Amino acid sequence: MDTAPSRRSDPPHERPTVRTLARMAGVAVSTVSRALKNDPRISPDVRRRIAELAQRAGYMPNALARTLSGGRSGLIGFVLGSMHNPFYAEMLEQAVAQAAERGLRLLIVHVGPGPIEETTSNALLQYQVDGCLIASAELTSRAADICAARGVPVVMVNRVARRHGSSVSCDNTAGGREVAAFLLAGEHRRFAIVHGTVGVSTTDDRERGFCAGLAEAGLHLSQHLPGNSTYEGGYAAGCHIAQLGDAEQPDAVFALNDIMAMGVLDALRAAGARVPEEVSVIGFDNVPASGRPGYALTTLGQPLGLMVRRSLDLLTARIEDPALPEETVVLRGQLIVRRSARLPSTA
Amino acid sequence: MDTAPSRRSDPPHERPTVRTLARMAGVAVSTVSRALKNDPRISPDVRRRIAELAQRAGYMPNALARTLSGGRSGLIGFVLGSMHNPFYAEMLEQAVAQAAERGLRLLIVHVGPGPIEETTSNALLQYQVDGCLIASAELTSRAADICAARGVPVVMVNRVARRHGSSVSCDNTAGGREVAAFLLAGEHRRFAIVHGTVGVSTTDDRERGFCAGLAEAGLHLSQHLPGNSTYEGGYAAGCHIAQLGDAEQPDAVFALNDIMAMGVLDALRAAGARVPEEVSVIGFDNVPASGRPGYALTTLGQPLGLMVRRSLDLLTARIEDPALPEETVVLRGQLIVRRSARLPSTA
DNA sequence: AATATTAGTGCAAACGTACGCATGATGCGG
DNA sequence: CCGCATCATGCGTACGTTTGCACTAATATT
Repeated sequence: MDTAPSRRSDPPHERPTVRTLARMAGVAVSTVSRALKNDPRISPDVRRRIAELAQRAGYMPNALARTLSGGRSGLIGFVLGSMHNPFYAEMLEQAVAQAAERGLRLLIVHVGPGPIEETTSNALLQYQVDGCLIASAELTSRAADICAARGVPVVMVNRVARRHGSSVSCDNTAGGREVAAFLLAGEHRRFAIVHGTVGVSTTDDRERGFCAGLAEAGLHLSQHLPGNSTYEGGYAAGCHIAQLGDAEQPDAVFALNDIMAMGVLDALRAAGARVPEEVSVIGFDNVPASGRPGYALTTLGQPLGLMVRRSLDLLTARIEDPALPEETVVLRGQLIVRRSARLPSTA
Repeated sequence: MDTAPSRRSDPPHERPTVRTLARMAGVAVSTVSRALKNDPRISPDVRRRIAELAQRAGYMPNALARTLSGGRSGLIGFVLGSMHNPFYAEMLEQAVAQAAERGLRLLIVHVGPGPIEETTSNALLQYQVDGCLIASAELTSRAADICAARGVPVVMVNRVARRHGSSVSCDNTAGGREVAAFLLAGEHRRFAIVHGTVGVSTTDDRERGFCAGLAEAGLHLSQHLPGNSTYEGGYAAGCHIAQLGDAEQPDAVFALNDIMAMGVLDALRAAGARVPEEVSVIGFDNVPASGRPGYALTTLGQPLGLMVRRSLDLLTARIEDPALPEETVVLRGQLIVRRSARLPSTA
């Protein structure tokens, strides 16, 4: 009646559980459970004894069982855009590190371009994530809908919530406007925009701010090209620009994110255009690669680390108290001046 | 006695469980459970009725509870190197997509440079991962040790297992040798190597193969620089090379991975060196950015998609049958010839 | 017609943890 | 010396699912 018949093959290591420890210590499981979380009700020596025992046996609590019992999983679902955009790659690194600081783990649900599949989004719910971070530019409102319907807090990063969820983003409109102001000060007069994914608030706002800035100076866009938020898209746009006739040739190109800006730059240079003497290129994001001497991209930098921090703040707050209203945080970006755009004359 | 007193606040959505469905359908929970997985023992009409009910109620099985009962979590722990190296970024994207195809989710445990923290590696065990994929070049043997001690299958990707675990990698030695052969055929005579992280099998093997290739031709390395597996490290190495005297100046630089090679290239060009006329640069990995016109890097490409596939094959096989012996898979890389290295004379 | 088989379903235990409540053992004031 | 508060610990149940076994009723077999 005492012979626990170890269900399966024994070869590896039957993981010790609270029950195991309880048997070893000759106490009840509840005592072990409490002792391990330093419940003051358990006498100090029993606590110490059990702690040592746990240490020696290599006991690890089963987070999944704990969830079942306690309600919180400590898991955050993460939906991410294409890793070919270094902005998202770095966001991932930040998110993992900062989540770990708070004792949270990231369950990565989707990465890459393209919409999120049904089975994938279901995983979000099946694994009882406490909350969800959505940082894909693509049409992921579906994932947000699913979470919202189930009462899972959602925070959108770098993208304003269309329907549900809080969001954290850079002030894209102001950023676009600042880019416009900088280019106008540099006496540029003919402007092209290389657009990312249409219908996404992030890039739409950047364009809107930019155009508003131009409009205030009585100017407007002379070219508007698709860039698909990829390097290749940017390159294609750059090629197109390079072969425009003199009449249409812009003297400044605003690519709505850095990865496209790099493509534009490479294409223009490959076509023999001198940057920034003949044409200025300016991006958005300030990904690490923009700072490389080969690119030296002038760009509007997003405060990525802070954005991730605020996102987690919002998320944990709404996990604590689901009744909290949704919240929108907008952070100011900062223009990073490098050498891909002509500078304002130092008057 | 029948009034389920909905434990918490009701406002959001009390998620339906098998129990809920059972009550609604007027059957036992076991019937629901079986019906939902199309157990042929349940009569077709009951099955259909329950399926509809589940659909209507928006039922989602609790994967965590299932784990507790069934043993498998469907979770794979993932330890990853720095996302500043696009090689790892792309590996992540591949891994997520391919894992999803197999119904597995990635619990991302660590990303970035630096060793893995204790609390982090514990998460690996607490969340009952079925297996673990380790793709960090850093000193993560600790994570491997922990898993091995607990009987969690481990597969190392792009890195040969030192002690435990299976591994999948490119044939780095052969790759290094092939690079040497290519450069020798291009009549290069003075060779520099930019090394990554020392003590990591991956880069060590590349260097060994390269040197062996040189040795067969009676040649040897003339420079050996640290590159730290970062762009910045490569850039620094490139600067150093550029300012060497003529006597020491290499005519070929082999950077042990692409991210460093890009740094070397940018540094050499910034210093006015003509690539590949004066000096050839060759990398390893074939990350997407290497193909950009601005770099046009000749490199030894790793079959990344296949590496991830084999890794998951190995992992799932050992999850099925833990008694399986550890296995090492070595895949052949392929030289991608672009324009950063002088070509062999077309004799 | 009696029994063996099968289909369809329910019961209950198990997984590992947490926690409310009950219990036993002390200490102390009256 | 008894009753009462306090402390330390145990018991039992809950969380949501799976699964072995038992059970009933209908069908097939002899």
